Amino acid sequence: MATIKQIAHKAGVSPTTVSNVLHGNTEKVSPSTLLHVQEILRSENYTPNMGAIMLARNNSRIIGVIMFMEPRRDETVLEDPFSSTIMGAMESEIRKYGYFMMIHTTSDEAEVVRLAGTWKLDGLILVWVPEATNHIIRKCINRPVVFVDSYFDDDGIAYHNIGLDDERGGYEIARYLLAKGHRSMLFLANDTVATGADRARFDGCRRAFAEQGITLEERSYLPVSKDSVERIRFYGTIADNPSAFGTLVFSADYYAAEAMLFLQDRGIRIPGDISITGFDDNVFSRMVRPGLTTVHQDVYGKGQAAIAMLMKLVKGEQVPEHDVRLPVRLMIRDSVRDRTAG
Amino acid sequence: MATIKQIAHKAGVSPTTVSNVLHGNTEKVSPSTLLHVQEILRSENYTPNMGAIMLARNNSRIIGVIMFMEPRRDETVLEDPFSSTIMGAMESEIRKYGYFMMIHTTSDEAEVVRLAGTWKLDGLILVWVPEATNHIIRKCINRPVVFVDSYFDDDGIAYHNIGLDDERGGYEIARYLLAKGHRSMLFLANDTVATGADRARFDGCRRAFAEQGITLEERSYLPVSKDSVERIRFYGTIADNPSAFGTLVFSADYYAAEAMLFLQDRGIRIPGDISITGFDDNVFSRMVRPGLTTVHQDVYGKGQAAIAMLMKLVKGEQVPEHDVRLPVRLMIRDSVRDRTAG
DNA sequence: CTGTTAGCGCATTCAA
DNA sequence: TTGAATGCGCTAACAG
Repeated sequence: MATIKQIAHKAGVSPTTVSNVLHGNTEKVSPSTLLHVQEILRSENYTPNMGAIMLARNNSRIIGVIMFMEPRRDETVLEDPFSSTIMGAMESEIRKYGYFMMIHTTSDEAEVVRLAGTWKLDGLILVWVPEATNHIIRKCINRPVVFVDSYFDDDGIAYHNIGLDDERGGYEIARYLLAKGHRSMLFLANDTVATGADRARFDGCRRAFAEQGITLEERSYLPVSKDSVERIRFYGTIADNPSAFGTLVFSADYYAAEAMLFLQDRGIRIPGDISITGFDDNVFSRMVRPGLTTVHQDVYGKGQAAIAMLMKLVKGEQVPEHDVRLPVRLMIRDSVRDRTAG
Repeated sequence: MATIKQIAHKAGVSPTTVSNVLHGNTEKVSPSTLLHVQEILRSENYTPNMGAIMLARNNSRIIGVIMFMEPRRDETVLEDPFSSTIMGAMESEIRKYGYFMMIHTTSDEAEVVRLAGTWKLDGLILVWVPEATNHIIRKCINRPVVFVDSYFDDDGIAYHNIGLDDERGGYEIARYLLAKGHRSMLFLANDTVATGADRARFDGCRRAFAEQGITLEERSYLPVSKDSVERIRFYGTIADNPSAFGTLVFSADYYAAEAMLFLQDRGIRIPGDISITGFDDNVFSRMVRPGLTTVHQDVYGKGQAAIAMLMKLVKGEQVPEHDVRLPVRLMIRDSVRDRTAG
């Protein structure tokens, strides 16, 4: 672990000169010393000490990526390709920019604030922030923050957020259902409370139904349990009386696929007896038969967009776009019955 | 951002005393000052500066988690629940131990060495290290390293590795096939080169077949392409002549499920026309019909075990177990035809 | 173009 | 039981 001082000594120059070489301040160094120092740097295998840099510069080149989710071991979250895809995208982008990625899972905003201070984080990505906590976080962290898939109270503060056109997604899927002659639906939500993305998607469904003069009641919003046993029990009640529930509009492909398999195993035909749709267009929607009609989102692109926006902020650039909503695309497969035919 | 000096000033004591309070050196501080300093610490919202700590102590409380994989965007890798599950497990464990997790993807050993030095990493987790590079890494990093799912040349050096009893997995699945009257198989490998986990699994199959007096030739080992188009083309050749390939023993549930769906879409019955097995027992093996017979591994437990071992090493404890092989378990579902019946 | 120097915040040794 | 002093490696302002 050679230090700048040692390099300077070996090269017969001052630490400042070495530092200038290191930082590409070539106009401050004569070509000959530049080459000489670079040579020593290489031969001595100089490695910067980030502790010292952090102390001297009061930043770290670390991007903190905070996932707001239940701290408990949750199979459905861990097996969801969303997290691995967006993490992979972010890691790759952060690395390209020459930064480092620190990952942390929490649901405690104070912890986030502490983390940012302790590590002098250059920027933060906050994924799935509950509405209630985002003020405090934003107020206490004087570093660039980009939210991902987070929704906010309208308090006039402009948050940088990379989200999805959830409302549009709900609208598209509902309009498709209506076009296929469906007149009632049950929205199976990921979140217990009707807020954020789920709320927007449901609102989109409502809008489409309203356009046809149909009112979608609030009780058509039903959260799916995080507990697989409870979930299976619920699918059971559907299996017992498939026609009572209307079309099943899931807010996640994972649950849609799970339900589809359960119902099929119980002898119920999809879409003959009941129609099902998903949301995400991930691997699960392609791994069931019939293929799941769903709403596509580009998760990898979402990760890239979040880091790109954060990097602009880190570099002090102005970023006028605040709440970016990535587009959705209806993916029509075969899980919805055409009720208009015949 | 209150510093120790400021706290000391406010409390009317010296920085040393504050430091002692911070580190729980209570025997060196009188009860009254202890309480007093703690009070100030709280009210001033003291946050340690990791840069300073790194500089002073020459370590960082950061665990570096390095994934050795292709730097390119690879759908099959990103959508594989393995990475998200093991990451989730590790993040959770690292956090419990009071450490921080830095994630990095690379296939360049020098980069790993640099990272360890630059960040004074307290320990490293190296996932999927290719055989060729592990010497250099081990030699150049004088910090605890735990490998995950890595295989080594037998050079007498004892590496700390958390792996899987891959050989046993291959053996179990092959023995099951033999018991069901199967007499030939094709091993569909994840890696292009027959090494590491794939090699061990294939060797396990070989052993089971050898026990029945059947020799499994090297050409029964066939790597599956990472390119989905090529993969589909390959599945096509199977569909054209299903009986020519024998039983399909995949080294990953993902590919097994993908192949199963493709073949079924082409009208081939599983397991009637062709039998298929997987490896991992992840969500995909449960999301296909018939359910995929496969080999179970506890990925979450693997992550936990890796961090537990690393933490022992970080704390200077001796860890006699070196190459830990987590157990496998045969998961019998319905993708293998019983050829003994009738 | 090059060198000197003063911190950054903390741990730690030694002195009181 | 408490305090003063030193140094970790680097940056940046300043002096030459």
